[in-house]
Amino acid sequence: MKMSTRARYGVRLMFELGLRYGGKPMFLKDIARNEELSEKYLSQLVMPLKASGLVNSVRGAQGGYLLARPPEQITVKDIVEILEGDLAPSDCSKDNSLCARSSYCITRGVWEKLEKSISKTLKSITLNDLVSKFKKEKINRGGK
Amino acid sequence: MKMSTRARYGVRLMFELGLRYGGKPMFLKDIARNEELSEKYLSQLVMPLKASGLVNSVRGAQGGYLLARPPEQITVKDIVEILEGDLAPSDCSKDNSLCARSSYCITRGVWEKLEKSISKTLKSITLNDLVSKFKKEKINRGGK
DNA sequence: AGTATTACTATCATTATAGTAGTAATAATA
DNA sequence: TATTATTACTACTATAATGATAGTAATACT
Ligand code: FES
Ligand code: FES
Repeated sequence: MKMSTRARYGVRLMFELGLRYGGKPMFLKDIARNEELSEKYLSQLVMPLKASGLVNSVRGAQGGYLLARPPEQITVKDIVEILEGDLAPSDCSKDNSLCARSSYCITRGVWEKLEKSISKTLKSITLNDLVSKFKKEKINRGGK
Repeated sequence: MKMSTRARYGVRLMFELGLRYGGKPMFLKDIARNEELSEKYLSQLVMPLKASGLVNSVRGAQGGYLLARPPEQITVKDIVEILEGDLAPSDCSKDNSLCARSSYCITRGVWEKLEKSISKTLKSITLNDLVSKFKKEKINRGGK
């Protein structure tokens, strides 16, 4: 049950954009430096986020990325679903046609419950929660 | 966030043993037939379950496997933890030494919350819950 | 024109997953 | 005692997913 790096890095990327919200677009380079991640890899993650309408971009020099909505309107679930696919722990539970046993399989209910619980938890955390927590803790990570 | 087949098949295996609880040991062959799974693959899953004390075995002809505890004392979490490793969605959250950023990383809290929620959900379901539901629904799947 | 940035595509190495296969050990039973 | 049915254990393999790197094209500011 590991969350992929795609999803985890994606949340960190979005957190950085949340921190910057209201200001100028942010360079991928700066996000990569702050989060100690590969800029090239991040560039792959930010594309689906843009395609899904969570992020806007500005091309060319002095361009960058910025949130398309206020951070309180973006949940971790939004991000994870885009980068991870869906949240179902088993394909059986999302579509009856995917598993011949689904009509009489008892364990299926387990994965459905689990999915709901995961979904609820991730939905309950917004980017703004992360940003506020960060500011509250006055975390100093150097840099400008 | 897919659950591995190891964990999912393991739950089904344990469900079969739960259904049989109180009776004679059950052949892996019969579990495999009922659940439409490979007997050889199941034999790999049942070993760690035995090593962890959830299952007992009887060797030789007329042998088989049986639950080591009553089904109401075995949770899905017990099974998944054995076959899947731990439930942490990110290694960061289980041990500070695993991630240099852990002392100041905000997103870490997300995965910790998620782990707790997953853990709570899986812990809330016992084998007996599955067995009772099965019997209540009087599901007919043929065979003896 | 030059430079900084996003956008896009291709490729690759590593690991994890899922499963197969075969043999040895054990014990009931004929 | 020989046979057979079963668990126990180990090794192997094919495929897919993951996590990344690299390079080029497009865009727009200075
Ligand atoms: S629904 Fe697919 S195996 Fe249970
Ligand atoms: S704690 Fe490891 S990246 Fe956040």
